[in-house]
Amino acid sequence: MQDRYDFKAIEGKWQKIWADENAFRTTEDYDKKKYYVLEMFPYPSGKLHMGHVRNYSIGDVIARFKKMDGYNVIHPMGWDSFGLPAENAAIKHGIHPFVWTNDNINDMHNQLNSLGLSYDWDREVATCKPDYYKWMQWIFIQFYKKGLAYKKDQAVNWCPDCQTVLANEQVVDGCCERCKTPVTKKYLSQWYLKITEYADRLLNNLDTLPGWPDKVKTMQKNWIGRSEGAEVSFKIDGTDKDLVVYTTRPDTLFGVTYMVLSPEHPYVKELTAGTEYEEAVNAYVAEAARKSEIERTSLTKEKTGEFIGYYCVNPVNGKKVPIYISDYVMMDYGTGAIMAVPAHDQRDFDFAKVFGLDIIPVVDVPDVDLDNLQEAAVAEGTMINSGQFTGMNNREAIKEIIKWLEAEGIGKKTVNYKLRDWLISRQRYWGTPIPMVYCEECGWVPEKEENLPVLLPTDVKFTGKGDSPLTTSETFKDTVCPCCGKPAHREIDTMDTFLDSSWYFLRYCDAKNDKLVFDSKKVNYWMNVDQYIGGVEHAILHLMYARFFQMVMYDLGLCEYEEPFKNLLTQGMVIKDGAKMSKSLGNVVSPAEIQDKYGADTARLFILFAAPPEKELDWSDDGVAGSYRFLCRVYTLIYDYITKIKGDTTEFGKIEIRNEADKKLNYKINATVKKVSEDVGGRFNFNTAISSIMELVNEMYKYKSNAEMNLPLFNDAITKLLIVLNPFVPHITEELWAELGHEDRLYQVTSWPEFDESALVLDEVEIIVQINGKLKDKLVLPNNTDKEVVEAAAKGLEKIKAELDGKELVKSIVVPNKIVNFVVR
RNA sequence: GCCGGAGUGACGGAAUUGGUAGACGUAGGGGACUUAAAAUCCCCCGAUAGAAAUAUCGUACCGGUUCGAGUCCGGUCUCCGGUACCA
Repeated sequence: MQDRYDFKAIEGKWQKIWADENAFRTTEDYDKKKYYVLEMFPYPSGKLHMGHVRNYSIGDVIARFKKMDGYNVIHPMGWDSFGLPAENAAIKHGIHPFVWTNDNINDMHNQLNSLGLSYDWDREVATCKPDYYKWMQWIFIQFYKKGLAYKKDQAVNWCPDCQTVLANEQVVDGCCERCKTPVTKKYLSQWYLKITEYADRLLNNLDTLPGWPDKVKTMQKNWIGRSEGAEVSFKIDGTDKDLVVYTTRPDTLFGVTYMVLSPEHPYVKELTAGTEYEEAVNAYVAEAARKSEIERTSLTKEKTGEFIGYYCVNPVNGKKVPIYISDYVMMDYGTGAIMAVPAHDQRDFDFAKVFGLDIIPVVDVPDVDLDNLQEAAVAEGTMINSGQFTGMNNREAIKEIIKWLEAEGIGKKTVNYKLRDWLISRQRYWGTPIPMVYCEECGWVPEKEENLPVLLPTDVKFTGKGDSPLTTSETFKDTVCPCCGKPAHREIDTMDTFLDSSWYFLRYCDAKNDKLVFDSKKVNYWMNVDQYIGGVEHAILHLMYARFFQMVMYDLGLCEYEEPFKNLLTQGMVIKDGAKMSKSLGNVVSPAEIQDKYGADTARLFILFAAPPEKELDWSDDGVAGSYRFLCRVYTLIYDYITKIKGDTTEFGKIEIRNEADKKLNYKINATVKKVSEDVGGRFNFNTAISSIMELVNEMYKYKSNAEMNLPLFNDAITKLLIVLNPFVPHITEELWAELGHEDRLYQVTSWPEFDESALVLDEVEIIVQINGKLKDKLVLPNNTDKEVVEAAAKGLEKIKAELDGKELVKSIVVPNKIVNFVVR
């Protein structure tokens, strides 16, 4: 046996053995309890960073622990391999995206293996491969058949410099992520998925997910943005048109002093065409369209607008109020038009101040001077100036006014969401082709399922300019209509890559199936994901899309769970010197560099030890060295045991506790097993689990040098130490396990140690003695000593005697085995 | 602005139901071993006063509940994250 910890040799040796033995392959065993551990699969950029290492180390500890704890564990890995970087590499360097991506996948696969992660590689998927995107297309067609996919014209994010549509996630603070140009809007015909139809379910089901962080649930709740209110119809004076507005404050209907349309509202053109207002209004509309997203949504900006020459009639009091257009009203929320109540809405108040419009209070809010409003009064209050509703509490009035509107047929109760339908078209090459065909006769028709996959053509030019790259293919666009057989053409946009990642966890359950998207029996066995782990940056997008997909799959009868992820752990960022690791800051520490210097086990151990998983992790080079030192200590301890203590012993016999030192060590062994079981199995506090193992090792060193060796006991300590340490640092523990002469592999051990509760019962306990809640002295007494005896013993202490002398003892509190508190005056 | 979360030694962090604040690790100090250094091992390490025993203070700040508060309640400040003209 090597006398020093040669991590390079050890890690290389075991990685090869695990690969040769296909050590982490799992199969369905329908009688066995399963556990699904999933880490968010990476985009194959080519290089693993510390965030990945953290993510996968957390998952690996859980997977290895659950396996040892007797579960049938599925722990898969794959590649979210469609996306922009591959295409940019093609534009820049002329490498085909497929080649670039494949090389990266191979590199990263090796990097993952070099960390000793326990993946079942037989289940590997790559979203850019036809055997995956074939089923992506199949799913899209199911959505289409269910009426959940549709095409429509709408304004989308457009980067004028890159000449392309951008995904929402590529718009950062209103600017293009690549070239920093402010993003504008452009009208394009695009495919959408009807996620809004699932808004209520997506919202309500959040309550069925106690294993999700509240933070993420709140973020989704806000994103869905449900609000209750009413639609109210206003007659436009001198026309036969009605203007419908949405409001959450129907109680303020009597305070309406003007109306506002969004500049994009269809009525704007219709009403102003040929009037004296047309020119000014058109100029305003053009200006609004020209404005970037940041300019338009800037809060500090003064309100602007134009009168369009028409008036509405307020249905509650017959009052005529002017109609304006303003860019503070958005076309894509509510009805694109509002009733303005400046007395009770700050934006309306600001607008009214600029245009000199009336401000009429209709809710008397306590402690507000209604005759001299400095800002909108938004709080609760009593209705005034509101006809039959005057005198009511305004919350009450909301319900009553809605009732009245419905009875009169001029309004109705309405629920609105901020959530929009999901725009999934991309003018990109490197994504799943949308399997739809346009026929002059039949319109949009899905490709026949037997013709799937619709393959990505290879004869495409990558320029980064102009239309979708697929238009440059000679072979792709022209086809025949799946319906009538006449010449037709294919959709040339590809799918948002977020679709690919919305169901990959289902495909893992049956990754090789070429007949079906997956076998429902397998999916129903493995799903849902027991523990999902990933960065909080996916809190809304990916985690909501995946929930949406799962619900649709459920509705299609493909699986029996409505929610994909039972428990969610959002790991914190890895930072250094107070900032996120980034090239521009020059504070990047590469995993390869650490693995080279200290090994994968050290990297894993440090990253799990330095902070609890959901917190930010502050990278410290000294801290890494400390973790390495600990592993050297473990190695040396067991090396000494094997070479100097154990000798040729193979049968250890029954453990007998002979003395205090034995008892202390036995206590520590059991306390450590208990602590690690709870911290890893329950609350995922790996940092405290590791610290307790460090304490055990410290204790074992002390025992080894000071106590008379009890070989069976010490052997028990060694065995359990290796088992509880294994999920964190699999290589060194596997090596030492083999050196100890075990025939089986440590990764095959499926009996997590039990702890002996009786070993944790101490003969004597330390009891704290307080005067008025302040620690004064300590007392050592037999376990479970009677209250009276404890109190008497405490009173007998010299210090306590002195403290009590001459004072009145008001009360004594005795908490068995813990504390005595004397209250004195 | 609104919605979350967090403030504990020099630093990362412990303290799981209200019961010894600072486990474990890092940095620092001292010692052993060594010709020396590294490595390793041992001891000390919240602040103030004191030679020490010890005393007082101490978990962002102010107040409250309690025999007892890092932990519970009310208020304030700071930092971080999300979101934002959503009617």
